[in-house]
Amino acid sequence: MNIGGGDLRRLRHLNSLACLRVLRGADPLTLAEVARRTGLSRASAVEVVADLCERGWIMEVPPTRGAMGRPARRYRFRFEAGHVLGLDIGVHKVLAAITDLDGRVVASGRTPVSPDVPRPERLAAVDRAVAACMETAGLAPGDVWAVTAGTVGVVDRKGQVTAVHAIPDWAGVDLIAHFGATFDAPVLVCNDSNLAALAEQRMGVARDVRDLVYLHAGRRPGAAVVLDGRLHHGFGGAAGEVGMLDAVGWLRMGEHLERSPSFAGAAPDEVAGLVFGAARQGDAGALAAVERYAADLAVGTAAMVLTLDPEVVVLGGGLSRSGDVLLEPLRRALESLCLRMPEIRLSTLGENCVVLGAACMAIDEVDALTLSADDPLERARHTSMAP
Amino acid sequence: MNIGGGDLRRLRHLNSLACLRVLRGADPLTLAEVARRTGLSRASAVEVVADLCERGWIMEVPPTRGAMGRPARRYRFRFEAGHVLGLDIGVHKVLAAITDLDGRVVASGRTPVSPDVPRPERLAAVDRAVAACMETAGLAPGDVWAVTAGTVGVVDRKGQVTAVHAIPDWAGVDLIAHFGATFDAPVLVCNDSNLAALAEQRMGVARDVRDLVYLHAGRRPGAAVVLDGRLHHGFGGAAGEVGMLDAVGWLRMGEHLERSPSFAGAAPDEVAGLVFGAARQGDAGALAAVERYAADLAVGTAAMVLTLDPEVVVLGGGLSRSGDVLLEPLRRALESLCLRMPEIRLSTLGENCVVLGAACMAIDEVDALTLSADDPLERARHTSMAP
DNA sequence: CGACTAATAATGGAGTCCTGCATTAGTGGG
DNA sequence: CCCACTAATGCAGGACTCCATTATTAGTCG
Repeated sequence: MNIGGGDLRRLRHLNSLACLRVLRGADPLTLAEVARRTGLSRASAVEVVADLCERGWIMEVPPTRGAMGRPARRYRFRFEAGHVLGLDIGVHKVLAAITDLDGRVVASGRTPVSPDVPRPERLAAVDRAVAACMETAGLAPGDVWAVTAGTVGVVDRKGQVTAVHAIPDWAGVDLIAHFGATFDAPVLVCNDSNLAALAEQRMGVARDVRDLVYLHAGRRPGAAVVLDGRLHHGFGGAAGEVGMLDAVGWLRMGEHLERSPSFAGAAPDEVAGLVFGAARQGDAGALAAVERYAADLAVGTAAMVLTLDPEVVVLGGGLSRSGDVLLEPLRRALESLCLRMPEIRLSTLGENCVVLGAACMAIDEVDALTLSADDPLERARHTSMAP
Repeated sequence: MNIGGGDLRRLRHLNSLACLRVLRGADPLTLAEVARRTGLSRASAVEVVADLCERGWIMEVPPTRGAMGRPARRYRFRFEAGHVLGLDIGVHKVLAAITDLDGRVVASGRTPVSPDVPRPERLAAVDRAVAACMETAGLAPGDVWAVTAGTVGVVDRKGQVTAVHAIPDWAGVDLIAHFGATFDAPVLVCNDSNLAALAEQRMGVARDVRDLVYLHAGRRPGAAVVLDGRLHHGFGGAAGEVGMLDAVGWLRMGEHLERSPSFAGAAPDEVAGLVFGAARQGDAGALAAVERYAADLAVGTAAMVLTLDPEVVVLGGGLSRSGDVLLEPLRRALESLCLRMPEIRLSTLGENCVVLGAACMAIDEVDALTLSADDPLERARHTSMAP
């Protein structure tokens, strides 16, 4: 974090980073644009850009035709220069996705897992999903620059899973060691709700927002907090666990739906969907159940909103598919509890939110390592992909 | 925020800032030390330091005697180069303090104010307190580099007071304009609980902590949040207002104390102190009242703690003087509600916490302006103080 | 086909940083 | 009282990066 203080080489390095950063923002840029945006002179921009090309961080693209004057060379960031792996290790399923440095999914896979399989088998299922993705993407382990594993449970700052209710023998699993054995790259571990929140802020409905509260509405409700564009984990990694508060009552919240008299016989897994479906049709009993559910959800949400006063609350999780029914009751309930009502938005990322968030975090890690002022920014490791 | 990208002059500027920053950390340093800590060569450090001396940002101090070899020249940051003004505009009182750039109080004053004086008179009382401080410190308005006003009520991101319950006509007051008329310096406005929290993190019991929740236990309970060493205001400036939540019940919390049967006749202002005093003596009724108070306080605190999982909770405010009685019941109540129990510490800053926090924020502003990579770092404006 | 436009390429000048060596101001022992 | 030792100081020389300016080139438009 020691900015400033340095060599001439360091100045060059800083300027390289500045160029890389402006090019990182998606669109191809001409040299003149790069110079303008970085504040560098044209001559210096030429040198820096040539150097970055040389090292494989950026590449030239064909000039735009039809413009006045001599056509300008254009350059873009080589998103395909590197890849990251994102994982979502859930109770009932395991998801894996490989993306490029822009977060575009190159390969992905999903494997159902029984909630009570022992730890080694769950890890083996993850490994199989990962291997399948690598195969599809045509990548070797060395081509993956960072790995992030999302998991249920509380994850402390050292990346250890400290507390899990949903999977019997999952607490204490050392995912860093597990994936570190396969990949020679930084491995990060994070709670799944947190990653979903991150995904919303980076590529979801909250891209324009710095401070948000994410609600995971499902059978195991959860929440997460993004502040100033960055995930807030908390000192012990337990931020967002408002559901634990007795006065909030998220633990027994699902009962409102499951006890709905109209569907006494249905399987517990499906009741929620049935109730929301009935509510959509105008069934009075179902509507009342949804209302009660929303009221409970709102209490915990209000606790977070009053604590943080976020700009936006994002509603995600399995039940967000029924957002059309749930949103309005939630908004009404929240309105009566809050000092300043935040905007409420519905997630659109669906089931992939956690893997995508994992990929986002991995990309952040890559950026932090390669684009940090302290680090070398050496040659981009070329992947084994076709050019 | 545009780091990197620049001129040779800019590199020099960055190096100047790096030197200034290492010297900012209190102790006088030798040239060799400055060079080592900044990573600069000795020759460059000499130039930069001479330049900073020239401009009045640092000064030479006598060398240490008794060491081996030729005595090294030593330099220190000139904390007395500038001053800031901190204010605490409360319901019953107005506090003002002038500090140097290290946060050392140079002059301070306190004026009692009736809760129902109209806005102009309250502002006039503030102005008198400020004038007295300036007089004592021997400063002219031009010598003040930044002003921060702490006030009751919610303060939005533009510095406007948007909602106040305790003072009738205070909402909508434009403190930036008011103080901007006197001082040709940045004027910041902030909620008082927030500033108290900042003071704890900078010069109080939480100096070693990055994430903390601050509890203001008093007749009008409040709370504030410091994350990653910086105040979290919230989108509308209303962060920390958990007390509003019905389920939490901070609004009627004081009743536990005021209704304590032992002191039915006493003035409402004094009951709390009496109850805590009696509890300290072992009075059963008083102990029960404190217990109930702590239980209510714990519910709101738990909402914040579960949301954020902070490292530390700091207990401040008027009732923190009775911390010896209140702390243990609070800890017990909180323990049963939290997933991970944070450390609880008792504030030691007393009544000055808000003014000190205001000074801290003003100093931060000065640092941000003068030490930022984008700004000129021209000559330090010399105060009219004696050298 | 020529005028116009805007990017490219090349040169010279200025500023900052680093390394290395001789010099200087104290300390401590004989 | 003088001398060896220590650690900081002061002063070159050399290297690198950046900028401004000017001449050149590759397209479009009339």
